[in-house]
Amino acid sequence: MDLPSIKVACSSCNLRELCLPMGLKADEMQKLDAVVSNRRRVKRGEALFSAGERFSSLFAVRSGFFKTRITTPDGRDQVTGFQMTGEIIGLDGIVSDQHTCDAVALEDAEVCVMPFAHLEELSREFTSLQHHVHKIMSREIVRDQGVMLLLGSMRAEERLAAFLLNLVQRLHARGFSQSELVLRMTREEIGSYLGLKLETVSRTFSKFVEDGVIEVKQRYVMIKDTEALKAIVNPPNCA
Amino acid sequence: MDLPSIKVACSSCNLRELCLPMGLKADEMQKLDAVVSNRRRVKRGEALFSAGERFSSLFAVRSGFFKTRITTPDGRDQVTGFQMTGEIIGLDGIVSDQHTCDAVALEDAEVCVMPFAHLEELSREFTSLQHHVHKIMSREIVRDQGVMLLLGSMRAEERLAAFLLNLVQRLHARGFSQSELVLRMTREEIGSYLGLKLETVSRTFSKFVEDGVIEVKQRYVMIKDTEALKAIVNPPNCA
DNA sequence: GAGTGACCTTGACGTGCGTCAAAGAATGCC
DNA sequence: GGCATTCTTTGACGCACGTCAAGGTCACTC
Repeated sequence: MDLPSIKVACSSCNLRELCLPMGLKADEMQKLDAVVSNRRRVKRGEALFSAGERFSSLFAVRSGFFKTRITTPDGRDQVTGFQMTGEIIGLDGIVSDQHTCDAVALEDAEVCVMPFAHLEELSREFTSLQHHVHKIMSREIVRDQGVMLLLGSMRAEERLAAFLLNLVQRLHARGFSQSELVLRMTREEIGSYLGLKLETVSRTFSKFVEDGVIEVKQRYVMIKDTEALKAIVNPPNCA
Repeated sequence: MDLPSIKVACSSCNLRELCLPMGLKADEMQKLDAVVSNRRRVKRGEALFSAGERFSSLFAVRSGFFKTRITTPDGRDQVTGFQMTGEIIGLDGIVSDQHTCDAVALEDAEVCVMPFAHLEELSREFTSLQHHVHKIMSREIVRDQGVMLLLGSMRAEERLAAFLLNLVQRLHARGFSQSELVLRMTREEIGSYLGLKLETVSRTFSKFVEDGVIEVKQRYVMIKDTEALKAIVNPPNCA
């Protein structure tokens, strides 16, 4: 569902310090308003785009929560990331002009549509925008390599602890609590992201509760001992 | 060791169809020659750059073979990729102006140094170069997500089969055999990349040899049955 | 050509996580 | 409000891969 009628403006968006326009000057931001052509609503469970579809735009999450996932021919799939407000989705599509993953809304969401050709044009004009686009792509590369580390060399408890710390840190940057969060994804989706089965995710949550590190009530999680979680991710004894 | 004296020119480089200048017009390529300021030799075992060092340039592998790896405070490390001729190293450094991984030469190597500020400048001039830089970064993102799939949901045999197929495919694109290769990395490095221990890598090689899928003599590998390897990666029965 | 060190292979055994199964809790639908 | 569906938890058990250990091969050095 497209919403071309809604007036869209980065320059007056309360997410501008998190999102693409981060660090742009006022006049540059106004030019960016022209790139962000419109918004699009995506209902919970619906795909913003799917693998194989033609790539034309990047999307900035304005509200809601997404997962991206890739699927193999034989039906296995892997969640490659969770995206929240202000984060950019669709970078995977640039290389081959078509998307290689699915982006699915985990709750009703709204995104700003940024036609990539337009963005490239404008970033030839503004050094600052150009540089920012490069940084966003580089950040994604660094993030992905962090996930490789997690998947390649951490045990279940370490993975889940790192996941929770990452989520809460990103939420905190958006003005939410440092110690409480509501998961927008199922245990199975967490497991897919972390390379674990849902039962292992569930058991590991239970283990953390037993140890008094967190409290869990379904999707609600309260972190009671952040330092303990950090210690689980980075065992302090082997330094 | 810098080699400013060597005359460097993308426009006369025999790798230009694999490397950054891919798809540029002749006059554009000549301008790119000015960006590729010089070359640098890296001896086997030495680092091209290390995590924490200031980022200033991307590097194109001209000869030799690299691995990139990240290291945690507690000493674990994860190989995040292997780079061969024509591939670009250093994209991780853009986001925070410093490198987040180490790039180590697995054999004596030579790279073209491309100061990133210069590259950004030129890609404001040429749409084609700009777009190509975006594609290179996007390709890295897609590659990383493929590794996530591998690490998150494949078993040891599937991982190693996928790894071998990927290597041989990239080598083939560089004019080498589709069925023979010489590994430039140890079993341990393969294991780190694939999220396995070196013994498991060794055992899995042995298994493939028993099954008649490959022949192995130390670092030399001959693929006797490519289809079998593909079938291992994508089990055909669950389609 | 003997010695040294890095790398690789193989075996025996242990364990962390997957698999299978069942039941409980929450949510949505009519 | 009751039923269906989806999600979660927990237990019992099995297996793929990790761990530990010993020995083999190769390349380099003196």
